[in-house]
This record gives sequence, structure tokens and C-alpha cells, in this order.
Amino acid sequence: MTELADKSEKQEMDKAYNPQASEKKWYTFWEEKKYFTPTIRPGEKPFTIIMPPPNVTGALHVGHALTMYVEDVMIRWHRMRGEVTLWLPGADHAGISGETVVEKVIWQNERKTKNDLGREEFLRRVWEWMDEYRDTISEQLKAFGASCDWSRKAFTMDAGPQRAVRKVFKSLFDEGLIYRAERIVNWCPGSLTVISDLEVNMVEEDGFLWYIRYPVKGEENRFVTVATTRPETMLGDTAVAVNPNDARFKDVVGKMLILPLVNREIPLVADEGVESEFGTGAVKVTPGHDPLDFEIGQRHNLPIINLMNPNASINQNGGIYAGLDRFEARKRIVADLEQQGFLVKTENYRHTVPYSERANVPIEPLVKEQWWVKIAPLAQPALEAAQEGRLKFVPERFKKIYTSWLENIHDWPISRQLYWGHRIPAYFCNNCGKVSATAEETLEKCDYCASNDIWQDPDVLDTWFSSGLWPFSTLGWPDQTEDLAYFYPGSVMETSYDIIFFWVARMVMFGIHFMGEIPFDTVYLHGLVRDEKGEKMSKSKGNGVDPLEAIAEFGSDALRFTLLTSSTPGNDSKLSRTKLADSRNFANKIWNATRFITMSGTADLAYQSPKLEADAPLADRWIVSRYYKLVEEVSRLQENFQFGEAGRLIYDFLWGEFCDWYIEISKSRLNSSDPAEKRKVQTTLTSVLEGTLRLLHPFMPFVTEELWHYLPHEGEALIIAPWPKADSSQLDEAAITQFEALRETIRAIRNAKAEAKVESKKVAAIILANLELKNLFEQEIDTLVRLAGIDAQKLTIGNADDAPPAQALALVTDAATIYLPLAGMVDVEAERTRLGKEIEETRRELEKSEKTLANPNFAERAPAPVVAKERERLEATQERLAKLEQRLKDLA
RNA sequence: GGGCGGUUAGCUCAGUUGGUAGAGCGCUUCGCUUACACCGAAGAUGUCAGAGGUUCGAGUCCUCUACCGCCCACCA
Repeated sequence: MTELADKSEKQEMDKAYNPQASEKKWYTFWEEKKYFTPTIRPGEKPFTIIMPPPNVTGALHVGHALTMYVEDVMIRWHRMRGEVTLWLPGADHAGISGETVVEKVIWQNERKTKNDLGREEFLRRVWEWMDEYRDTISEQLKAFGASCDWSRKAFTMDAGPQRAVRKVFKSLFDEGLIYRAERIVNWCPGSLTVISDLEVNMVEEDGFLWYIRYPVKGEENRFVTVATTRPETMLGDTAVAVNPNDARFKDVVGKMLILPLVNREIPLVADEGVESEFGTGAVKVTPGHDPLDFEIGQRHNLPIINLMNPNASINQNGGIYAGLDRFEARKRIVADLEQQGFLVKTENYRHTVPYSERANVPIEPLVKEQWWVKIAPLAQPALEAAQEGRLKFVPERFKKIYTSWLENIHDWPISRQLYWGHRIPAYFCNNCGKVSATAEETLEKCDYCASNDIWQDPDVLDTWFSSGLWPFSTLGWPDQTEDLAYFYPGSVMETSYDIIFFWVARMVMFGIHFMGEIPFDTVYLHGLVRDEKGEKMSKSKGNGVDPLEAIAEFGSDALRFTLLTSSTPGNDSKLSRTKLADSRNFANKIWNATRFITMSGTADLAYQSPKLEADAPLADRWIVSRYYKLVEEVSRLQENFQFGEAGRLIYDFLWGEFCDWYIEISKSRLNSSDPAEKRKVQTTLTSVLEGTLRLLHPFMPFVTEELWHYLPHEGEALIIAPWPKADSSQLDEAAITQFEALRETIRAIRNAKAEAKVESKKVAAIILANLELKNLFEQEIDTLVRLAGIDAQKLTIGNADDAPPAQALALVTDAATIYLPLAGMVDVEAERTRLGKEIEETRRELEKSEKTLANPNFAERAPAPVVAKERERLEATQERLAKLEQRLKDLA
């Protein structure tokens, strides 16, 4: 290992950063050194993130990449702060989608369905698939640079989590919080299972509203007209309902109607649930296939007719329509109604249709006996945790979304008619007819009559049931393990905002119920990653960015830095190639900065942290001060989960200040004939860079780790190097303002040269300034000469009141007045115009300042520092204006 | 029908205790200065969606409006 490190120290650096070479090398190094595996230190509060387990249904997408990067930023940061840090990785068996994916593959290869194979064989195939893809996912996580503890990796179908699931089922069953009931459920005719409301998407579609008249029994030519979007369900109508306050129907309520086509008698009932304003005010009631109708049916004791086969074709209860698909039946029924004179009219109608999220077909509401979780007793404490502020949300607005969902929560149907998943640990007894639950792998005999003539429920549990236990099932629960005691509750739950209900809420409910504590104190929610056009990435659209491809082309750090800096918490972001290229360039920039510094011969330099030295040159004091400011800012932002902003600040510092200015300034001192002088500047260069690499490490772990080993350092790896401490004793505010003056001067000269299109690289210059700044410029002659492009022989630094030269460009800054006596620059007229423009601009600024200060309320109410600053600004502007005006006068 | 988010330079977006608008890309003009052309220097461009309000002062707080997007919801 140290061999590896030594090698990078000695090697001559390449001209450009090569991510591929570095990424594998360092990940292996970190892993072998076991940096990802925390050492439990009793009494110390650890920082813990349980990774949202990706579905084992294929490769990871960019959304996963963002998840991992955000979590890894937190993890690496806390690890560097010296905390016991655990990031526990895992994978989810993904119930329906897992089953569907494997079904598809088998169908493609063998033209066989899961039923052809049978439960056992099918499950064997699913396991094969899962084992393969779990490895793929692990490989991808490694490519991301995820510093998670592989020794603790978990899978929702592992023996441990399986045991946890049974234990929870059994407990809730015993507490009466899991019950079995016949209710209306969302049936997915595509995947042939029940799904929860959360798995249903409402899709707006153009459809029709059909008006059908139902004859009133025994009254010639009297009808009640209903409006419906689903005429085919009329076969299962067992009533028509109207609002009890609807005067139009007062005298018909209670009478019987004749159901057209079927000729069955059904009552006209009055129910509050009916909106008089809609349609005709009368609604057909199909308790077997509509949620509202089901409720009306419950209230009025209406019979339930199930019309559909599992694949949503009409069953034998549909009479002559039996065997038809529901949409085919719709056409026929409408045609028949029309033909027989029952169809009053057809209106175009835009409405929402419930679709199964998984199979992308309209769901079919139907009545089925299912297992349910009675949710209110679990939801209440989860709600309170948020309301009382124990559970925090980042960004805060999601708290409201979370609480309002819990306030209106419905019972949770948990059975799924699948093979793949946690088999429901409930057994039916053929002898006594009762049902027993167990926490064991199998149950031998009925809990009630001890008969062994029992059979297990064939269904499995909703995948979110096991996901909800994730924060403690991964730590060994129900056993009281050391991990569980130490790492539960976790610190942050980081995930995408679209699974607050599915997952976050359920973890909180189960966590409180079974562990007595919320499973984490902070929920951090990131947004969706979209494509360049802002569209949601998806496989079907083919617009998804494959993170591995992006990594291959730009590097893992580039993808990470891009995703982290182009988003703010909770907001969606767009990913584009130009952004990726930009981040790659940044990695290359710091690579080359390091290369430049080390090429000056820093190999034998002893490590030290950036140090402010009173007698050091201005630039040194400046960059060290700026570095410590950065440390403070970045740490603060990390604390507040503002990773994007933190990353951007480091970028700006490294590129805009360290490289553009400090390295440039350092060049002449690196060439100094005085070895001590060279050492000094090298020390500042390496120490500031080393410190900044630490700050950057969570944002670009690979390149920073690689570069760190080329620099003087302490310890064996950057990943475990201590996070820099902010230190106000290392701040020299004066150096910052002075350096600013120097920068301003250099920029002014560069600007003037560019605008005047000066050919020669070095120009003559006369800089006039007040005493303090004059001294500064004299000390910084070398910097001025080199960075502004001044001929050292033709530089004069004088007092503010020295006589100005006649033939020269005049540049007025707050720091100084600079004269450039440029050859051929004798166009007095042009110079006058230029000065005139500048005077005009300065006057505008002055006016603004004067206006603010003239307002008596400003001085009275604004805080003193703000007023003082405004005064200073006014004075500086006045001075500048005076100088400009003087110059204009002199030219005449 | 409720609720939330967005609307800032041509494009993509920052801008968290309210104090005279920023970055990257793109564009223009220079430049192979011994780290980097995945580079350097200089430059241009904003009624911060609109209207009102609070305030000495509003991109930032409040109200309303418009457009875009999302979430929730049993008008068939």
C-alpha cells in the first residue's frame, strides 16, 4: 500500500489528469486499508447513513449517482472530522419490478411464464438474476467512489431482514394492527397483483361521458339518467344513487330501476357522497369496481358483483359479454345501449384514469380479501415526531408534505400476488378455519386448534414493508446486536423526494414502533436529475445518461462534482455534457497546479499546515487568509447541507485565486537565487494546496487523493486526513484589502493595454498613490511588473500629489492613479472621450451614494457599519471623480 | 379542487440571518509568458416574470396576478 503511495510521490506527473488510472487504484487502496469500516468507540456518537437500497432490477442511473454522491460527501466529511462514521450499503429485492424484469427475460429466452416454471423454479431464477445484478450494482457503487462499509452490506432478502420482516408481521398481527379484510383494492391487470394507492398514477386522458337512462320499474316512460365514464361496469351495478337533498329525485328515491341490457332490478338510493352538480346528479353504483361506489354500497348494504377476471376481461357474471376485454366490452355495451335506446347522449370528456405505475395499464378497482396494516396508531407518533421538530427535513418545505400525508393516511394493503418477496408468514387452518401468524420460518400447527392441516398464504408482502424496517433490520434486529445498540438511530436519511411516503414515512413509523426512537433525525431530500431539455430521464425515452459512460468519458470526480454543484437541495437539476466537461477541466486544472508546484522540487519539503507569517510577502498573507476564510465558509455550508455552494466556493478559490493569482505571483520567487526564499514560497504553495485538497476531497475524492500523495503530507491517506479547522488567528484582513488594491491596479493596466491595443508586452507606467499604498506598490514592484506587463526600467511609483505626465492614458482606481505614457497614444481627443465616459459613470455612482446618505432615515435606522461603509464609498467615489475631472482639465 | 416549486446575462444555474446583481458555457478581441489550449488576459449583455405592500433600503419578507413544472385528492 505504501508502495503505491510512494510510487505516486516519485513518479513524474503526466501532463493531464487521467481519471481511469487513478480511480481504481485509490478505491482498492481505501478498501484494503479498511477506511470504510468504522471502529466502534463506545460513548461517542457516530455519524450513520443507511444507504437507500437500490432496486436490483438492472444498472444504476444518474439519479442513483446523485444519491450516492450526496451521501458520500456527508460521509467523507464526517469521517475526516474524526467521527465514527458508518455508511451501510444494501440492495432491495424490488418486489413487483424485480419479478417483472425476470419474467420478461424468461419470456424472451424461453417463451415461458412464471406459472409454467412454478413458484420454486421461478424463485431460483430470480435469485440467479439478483446475485448477478447485486454484484453489478456493487461495482457501480465502487466506480462512484462510494466509501461505504462493504463488510456490512445488506440485502432485503437476506436471512436477517427476512427474520425481521416475520417478527414485525407477527407483532403487528398480535397487536391487531395487521388484519385481513375484503375491501376494494387497486388491481393491476398487467402484473396481476394488488398495488397500493401510492403505486397508482393518475393520468389525464380524453374520454367520453356516456349518459344512460335506467327505466323506473312499473312506470311507463319514466327514466333516471346516469352519467358514466365506464359503461362496461354497468353489468355490475347494484343501485343508482342521488344526493338526498336533490329535489329532482325526491319522489323516485326508494323505487326500483331496471338495469338495461341485464334487466336486473336495482334500487335508487340517496347518499351524501353524490354531487348533485355533476352529470345528471344520478350515479350508477358498482360496488365491485369503483371505490366510491364500494363505500356507497357499504352504507346501503348493496350486493357486490365482481365482473372481472384477473386480466381484466369480463367474467361469467357479465353474461353475454363474458370473455371480452374490458375495453372491448365497453364498445359493445355502448353500441347495444344505443341500439336499444338507452343511450341518451355521449359527451367528450377529459378525465383522469388511474394507471398502474409498474405495468402502465389502467388499474381495475375490485373487491378482494387482503392483508392490511391499520395505520393510524403507527402514523400518529410519526406525525408528532415531525411536528415536535425531532425529525427535521432539508429542505424544510417537505415537512409539510410529510405531515399532511400522515394526517390523511389510509390503511395500507400489504399483500401482493407475487412469488418474489417476503412470503406472508400467515397460515390458514383447514380444521378450525382460523389464521395464525408466526415469526419463525415455518409454522407446524395451528395456534388455535393445533391441527397440522394448515397452509401458508401464497402471497408476499409489499416490498416497502421490508424497506420500512431497513434502518434496524440491517443492524441485526431483532437480535440486540452491538451494531444495533451503537448505530441506531442513524443520523441522516438521504433520498429522493419522490419516495417520502413510500419509504421515509414508513421507516419512521416502524422505527418508532419497534425501536422506540425515530430512525434518523434528519431527512435530506434531493431532486430529480433531468436531461438537457429538462425532461425526466427514462429508459423508454432513451435520454438517460448512463453514469458509467459519463465516468468513462469524464471521470468519476467530474460526474460527482457536476451533480453536486448543479443542484440545490430538493430541486431538480439538468445534466449536460458541457457541465461534465467543465468539471473534468477543473480536475485537470488542479492536477496541473499540483504538477507545477511539485516540478519546482517540493519532494523533500516537510509538511506543515498553512501558516500566517507577519513578515511574509503580501501575497502569502493574502492567500493564507483567504484559505482560512474558505475553511470557515465551507465548513459552515457543509453543516447546513449546502454542498453545491460549498463545492462552488472551493472551485472559485482554487481556480480564481490560488491558480490565477497566487501561483502566478509565486513564479518569480520560485526562480529566486535565494534558496530560503524559494522554500518559503513552496511551503505556502504546498500547504495551502494540501489544505484545500482536504476541503475538496468529499467533492472529488479520487483526484484529490492522488494529488495529495505528491505533496508534503502527514498520515497515510487523504481520506482520513483531519478536516481543516477554521482559525481566526490566521486571518489578516489588511492583507486581503491590500491585495485587492494590487489586483485592481493590475487589472486596470491590463484592461487599458487591451483596450488601447498596445502591441508591446511591456509598457511604461507611472503609479501615483497615497503613502500607504505607495509603500505597498514599492514592495510589490515585482508582482506589478510581471502581472501587469510593465517595463521595470520604466516604472515610476510616486506620491499622489506628484505632477502627472502630459501624454498618457490616465487610469483612476480607488487605490491609485496610473498613467501609461504609451507611444502613439497621443490622441488627446480619444482620451478625452474615454475620460468623459468614465466621469459620467462615476457621477452616477456618486449620485446614488449621495441620495442614500441624504436620507435622514438611513443614518438613523441603518446599522452603523452599513452607514460607515456607505460613507467610505461616497468618499472614494468623490475622490475618484475629482481625479478624473482634474485629468480631463489637464488634457486641455 | 387543494398544496408546493420555478420564473435572475443568449443558455444552464448560484445568490440562507434584507445593504448598490454572480459563475460556468457561449460570444467578441488578444495571447503558444518555462503548470494547464481540458489554458491565459481583456470585454459586452440583466426593468432579478408582472403589480402592489412592509422597510432608511427588497432578487431576498408579505399580498395578488401570469406562465411553466410537480405532488396530493373517491366528481362518476
